[in-house]
Amino acid sequence: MTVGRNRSFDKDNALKKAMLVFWENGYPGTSLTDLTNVMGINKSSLYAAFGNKEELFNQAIEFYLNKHGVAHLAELFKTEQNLKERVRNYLLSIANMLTNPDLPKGCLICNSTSEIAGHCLPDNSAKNINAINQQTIFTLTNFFEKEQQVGNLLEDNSSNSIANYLLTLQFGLAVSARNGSSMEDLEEVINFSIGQFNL
Amino acid sequence: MTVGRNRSFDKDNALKKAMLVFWENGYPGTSLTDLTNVMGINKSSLYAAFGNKEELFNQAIEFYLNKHGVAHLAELFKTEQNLKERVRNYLLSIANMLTNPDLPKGCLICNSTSEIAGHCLPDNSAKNINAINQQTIFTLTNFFEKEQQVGNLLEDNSSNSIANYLLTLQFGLAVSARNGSSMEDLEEVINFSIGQFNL
DNA sequence: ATACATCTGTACCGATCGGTCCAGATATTG
DNA sequence: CAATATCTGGACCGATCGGTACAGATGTAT
Repeated sequence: MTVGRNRSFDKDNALKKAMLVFWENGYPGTSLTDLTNVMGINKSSLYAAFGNKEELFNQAIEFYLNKHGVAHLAELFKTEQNLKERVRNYLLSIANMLTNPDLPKGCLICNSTSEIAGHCLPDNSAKNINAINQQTIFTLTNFFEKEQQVGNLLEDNSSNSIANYLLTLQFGLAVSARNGSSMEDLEEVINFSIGQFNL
Repeated sequence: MTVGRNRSFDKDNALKKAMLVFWENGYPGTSLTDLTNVMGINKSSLYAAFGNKEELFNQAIEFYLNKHGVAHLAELFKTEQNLKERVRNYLLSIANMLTNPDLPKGCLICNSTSEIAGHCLPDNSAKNINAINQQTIFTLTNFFEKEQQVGNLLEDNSSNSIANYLLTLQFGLAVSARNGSSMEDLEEVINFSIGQFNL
């Protein structure tokens, strides 16, 4: 153990609180005062622990991904169900998160994607967000390619097209949730979308 | 004509410029300095002509709707084509706007919808945006109800579900464009979506 | 020509922005 | 204990925020 006083606040919990504010208000809409208020620490502690606003934001994005982003993918790999059902459950899992009453509405990545253009986000953060979206496309494309090889997907479907379609739908669901749509509303949209799926 | 000096700048053109900045940078990401710089006028003139930042934003939204928002709906009423083709053209018209190289990427209404939560947008502006989205749902629902009455739509389709689905898709396309998708990318997504449509 | 309304640029307002600095409190190690 | 490393709160920084006040230029109608 190193010599000296230990940090007296829970860094992970403070990061979570910061993530929630960014999620709710966006990057330019969140001030350091907002952050220190909700994190329950002062500016000096914030800078010592997290660097600056930009680095804190990047860490908040990372936290969001791990806590609220990657889990939904598991639904795609529950091979005891057919592909259509797995895709539906994947989207339903996302929709549940988007409308969770204990969390801000919508999706932090989607909100941040809208903020990329112009000079709203720091360059590094913008690149970070772009890379995350690209990674999602990559993962989904790979997934559907393998499903196609196993014969779960009609030959005339392009894996990449489906992946792009799904990410677009996710974005749309996120903004709809932001606009006040309930879980039931989103479920209806998902069922309509999946019902038409020709997998 | 009233007595006194006339306005020496083109108010409509200045409003257009303001709209473009809000579109690009969002409400909290746009400062009065950004606005006066691009509008080519000083603060006094801005306040005299448009009120304040919030009122200017509301007028910019109005301008955007008239100039870039309502035209797409016309595609739905070109009755010489079948319903599926009209819906496709409606979405393609939107996608063209979302990726127009002469305009900011994405959609001002969609961006603003993401900014509603939290205290990012003034209350009046937020209500305004919500009302616009509701109006879109209303228009689309009415449209599909009439198409259903004419027999262009299967009975088991809910007009409201399709309307909600389409708005969600529009949001998704807008964020995708913001994320750097090209017209070709969006066209692929639209074709995938429409191709599965069971109208 | 005169009166007047509106425009224009600038200086200025208090508040807040992100960020830094430092003195002192606090806790840990040896 | 003493030495040390880190935390804590508050004061402070220059810059910018949205917004206002005002003096003077400009142009219109009579």
